[in-house]
Amino acid sequence: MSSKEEEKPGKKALNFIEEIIEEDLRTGKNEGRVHTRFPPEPNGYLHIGHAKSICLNFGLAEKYNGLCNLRFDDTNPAKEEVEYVDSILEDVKWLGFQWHDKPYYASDYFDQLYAWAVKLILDGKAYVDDQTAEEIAANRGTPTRPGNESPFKNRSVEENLQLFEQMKNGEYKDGEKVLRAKIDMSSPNMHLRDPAIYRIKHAEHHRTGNKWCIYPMYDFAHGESDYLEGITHSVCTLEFEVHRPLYDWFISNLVETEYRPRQIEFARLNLNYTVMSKRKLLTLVKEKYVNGWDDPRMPTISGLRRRGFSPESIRNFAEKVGVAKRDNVIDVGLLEFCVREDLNRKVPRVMAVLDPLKIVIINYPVDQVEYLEIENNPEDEKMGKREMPFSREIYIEKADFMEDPPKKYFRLIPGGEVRLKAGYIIKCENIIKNDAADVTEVHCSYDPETKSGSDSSRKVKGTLHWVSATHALDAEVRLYDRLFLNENPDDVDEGMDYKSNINPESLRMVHAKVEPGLESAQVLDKFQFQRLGYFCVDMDSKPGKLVFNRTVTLRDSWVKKNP
RNA sequence: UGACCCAUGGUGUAAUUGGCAACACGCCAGAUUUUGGUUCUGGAAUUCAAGGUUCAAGUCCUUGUGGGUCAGCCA
Repeated sequence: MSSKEEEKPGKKALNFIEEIIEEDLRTGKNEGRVHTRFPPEPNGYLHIGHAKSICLNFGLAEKYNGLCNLRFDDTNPAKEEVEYVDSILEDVKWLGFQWHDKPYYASDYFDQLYAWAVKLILDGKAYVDDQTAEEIAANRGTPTRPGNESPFKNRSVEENLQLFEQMKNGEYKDGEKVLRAKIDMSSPNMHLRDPAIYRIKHAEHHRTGNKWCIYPMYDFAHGESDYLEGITHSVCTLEFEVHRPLYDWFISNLVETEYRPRQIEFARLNLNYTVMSKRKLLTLVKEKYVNGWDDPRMPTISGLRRRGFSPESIRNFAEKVGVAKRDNVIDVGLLEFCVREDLNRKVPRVMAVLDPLKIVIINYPVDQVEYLEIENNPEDEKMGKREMPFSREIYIEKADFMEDPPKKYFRLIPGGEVRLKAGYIIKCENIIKNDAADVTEVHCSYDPETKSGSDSSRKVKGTLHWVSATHALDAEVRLYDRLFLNENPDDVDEGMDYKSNINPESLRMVHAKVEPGLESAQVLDKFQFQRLGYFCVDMDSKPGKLVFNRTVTLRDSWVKKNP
């Protein structure tokens, strides 16, 4: 080992947010407190991109002995539902994070926010505008041209106060009036051109019911909520970078303390072969391209959970993708690597045949059954052993027999030998075909001297998985593939959209034969189907009617070379 | 002809803050293997461009180029 390596014992590089935090800690900012928050809007299910943000925010709090709030950003009753609140709570918990205290809600601050809006009016920093949404948009100008002042900008404080009160009391219809901050219509930053802070919405809110018919806008609610909760580092995605001056403006004009939460932006996660926007995911659900938010093909946390991903694998993935400010597209291969890595050492191996071909062992006694001992996980001796019934008729994969094999194919071929995992070496003696010349059965002989564990010196190149035909259980297995054909689902021809890129074969169902020990498998139990991949018991599974989802295949250097 | 942000192997992220460009995934080759898995060994592949400062630039300066965000009464 070089001296250089000894100097830095495994010290991991900091990401830019950790650097900011450590600098704040060094200078004694916020009395050394670190308090983050994860602020989802309950208008959809959480996805893997949110998982990155959850891991970041909760991880930062953990690392610096701080706190992390879970706060629902529920300021738009038109889009928000308790179903989403419940799923978010469940997903964050499942990922393994503990929020500080209790779930927080921006809606808990509606009274305070209203009072602050009144304060802005009193200070001459906000006004009620009667213009329509279209007029306001037209007068906002463009990024390269300044906007025009609203004709209502110079109303008196008294009039504004009265109008705002009337808005609150329900005297106007949706869109009739809006409260705007008085900032700068010619600012090069569009967000500073008198942004709306309160709008009228006669809608029932999932928590405040019909108490309010006016609701604060995101910009007015978010930073203030951070302030009220004592957040020190308010981490959000890049598109809010332009909002930061407004975030700071509100707090500066509302309170006089020295304490200020600081907004920091990072690049959101993008994954290839999938979509991540809530709007698109909602469409896939609503238009039935998938079977719900938790469809195992969805990049949602609930979808990944049902697919068989472990929380650890997702947290590890979030760690591996890193945190920075440049746009990125992560290869799903990395996500797949993370599950395999985790499941490889944790889950038991089991035998399942997805596409059965019957093998008759012609020199094996007709009614004999013997129980073969097999390890549950070669990576972990502590996981023990189990017994599997072996008999005269067994199933192997159709793909494990070829009459006319390519070079380097070392599975079963006419006259050839293979080992049955944990069992005997068998030799192909005879092939049975139907009228269509399909192979329907293969007759083999076995060598009783080669039982697994005996010190037979015979070696064969191939080892196959198998199940005893009379003992095997039937199971439905759902084989998933990527939801989209194109690496970038939005890469489409004129007039088409991402839906035209959906992979028609993203779900394939097969009837499999699995080893009898699987009878008692419970929903969400995970296994490695020997030589095939990792599988998970689906929630549709019932005693007597097993259903498995394929989480991911094993790496396969054979198909890679022989596509 | 605006403001702001970003640019390092195929992908993502580092580089002790001006000192030998590395880590992970992927890819290729080999070894091991009763999973064509796992594990192990080796290999190919990187600083957007041009100038400047400096003994020394991925890092600092200038000018370009390319990409992204912003014109909801969404978040």
